[in-house]
Amino acid sequence: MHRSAASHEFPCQTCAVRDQTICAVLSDEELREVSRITTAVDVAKGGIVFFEGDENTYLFNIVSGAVRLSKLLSDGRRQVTGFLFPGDFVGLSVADVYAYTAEAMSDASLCRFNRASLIKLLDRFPKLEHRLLELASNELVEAQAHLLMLGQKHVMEKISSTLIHLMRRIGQRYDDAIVIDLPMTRTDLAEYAGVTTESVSRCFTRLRKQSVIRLPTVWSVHVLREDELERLAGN
Amino acid sequence: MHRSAASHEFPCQTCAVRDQTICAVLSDEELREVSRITTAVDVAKGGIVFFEGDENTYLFNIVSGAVRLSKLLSDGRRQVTGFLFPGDFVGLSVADVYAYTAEAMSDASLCRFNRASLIKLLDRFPKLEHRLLELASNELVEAQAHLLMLGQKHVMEKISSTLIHLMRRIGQRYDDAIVIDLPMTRTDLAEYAGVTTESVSRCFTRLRKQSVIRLPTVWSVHVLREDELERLAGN
DNA sequence: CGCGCGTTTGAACATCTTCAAGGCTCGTGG
DNA sequence: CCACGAGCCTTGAAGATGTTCAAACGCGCG
Repeated sequence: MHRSAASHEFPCQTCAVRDQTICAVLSDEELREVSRITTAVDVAKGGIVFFEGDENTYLFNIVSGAVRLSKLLSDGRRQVTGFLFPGDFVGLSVADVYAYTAEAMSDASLCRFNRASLIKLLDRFPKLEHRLLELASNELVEAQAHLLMLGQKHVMEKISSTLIHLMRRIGQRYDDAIVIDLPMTRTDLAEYAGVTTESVSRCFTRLRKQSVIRLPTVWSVHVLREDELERLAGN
Repeated sequence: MHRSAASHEFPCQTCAVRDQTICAVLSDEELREVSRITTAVDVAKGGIVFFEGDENTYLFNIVSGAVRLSKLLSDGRRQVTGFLFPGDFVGLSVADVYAYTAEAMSDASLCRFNRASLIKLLDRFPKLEHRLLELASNELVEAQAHLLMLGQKHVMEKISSTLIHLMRRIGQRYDDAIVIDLPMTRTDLAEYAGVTTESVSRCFTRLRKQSVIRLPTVWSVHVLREDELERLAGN
């Protein structure tokens, strides 16, 4: 887990997500170089990381906190395309503008990469480009599962699927339940699942009454029957 | 457009999509090497290229014809995640199984790459890996637009968006209209847009009655008023 | 020419949304 | 420390959009 400072100190050495995301494939020596093009950035809850359409000058690693990705329609309808957590990487694009908006759902600390500099580094570190391709491929697989959910599933299946997704990513296993601490509102969940907030609420209530989940507080979901949730998710 | 055989002949030289897809970034010399790991494959209309869950041993370039990508739910509901046309590349995945099924909507000829061999080539041709990342990024942007459509748009907006998408990809501009020759059924379109075939039909009829499109045959859409279609698509 | 598949159209129906109101929670300020 | 207010969540009832079910049509192919 922890690495002792070999020679000179550099910021990435103490990074909490050092062994995840794109940096995982780099040696200490290489990481030292990458650290030169990064800046630590803090974003307060509700703050904007970048807007859809903004010039793509930075890429980000989530170090702590949670980030919401979304796309807007002109009349205000919003689709949340993804929830990001520590270790996730965001901003990858071949176009020179961001294709979606990124906002902090909780206070978050990010590691900001200069895009032009990172692209230059790719020539010298093919491993890094390989890693980016890996990440993009994984995102693609996730996006396709999301498409299936949005296009074909019923409300209850959507909410169950969404809970399973969050459970896998940020759920903490306890004796009797898997605990999900939600950093997002019901509206965020609704916009991720392509339903209304009221529908999210009603599904949560139904799941609670069926003892599939517990809701100690509004921001905490305890999954009691994973198998049943899985069944309700369709697939 | 055409290249004369410089020295020894090799299959890729006469490839119709030589200047597109992943091969576009390769020199003649490099292309010659790549050609060693490829095989020409023909798939008849309705035939399977690969199944979701199959071991991912090949990647494909569409040379001619049209291919449908889709994911299935256990009860048979299907989400079409994409339509592929000449020049498109398919099969990219970091996992060792395909995440979706690929089927030919018309007689198609494909260029098949051995995955393991291609991955080996990436080390020697970083340009190729860069190109793959570029393709994956573009697919990601497309997927996100698709998510927005499936999650937030109304039926008419979905169908209009789908038509615009097809128009941009395979539409042919004439004096008075942009002609789309549809290789897919109404069901395919429905499963792409996350609606029923009946809804597709009703939207087509409404668009026709409003003179936004013409339907000379069931398989041909003439877009008469691009701006109006754009407006109906939402965004 | 006739059969079959895919498409179109209509009418009934269901799911999910919309609209409305009330409640809970948390943060703020007295 | 408690009271108050704003924002978010929940719940109910009415309503609308899109689906389901059913039937007829039309085009292409044998």
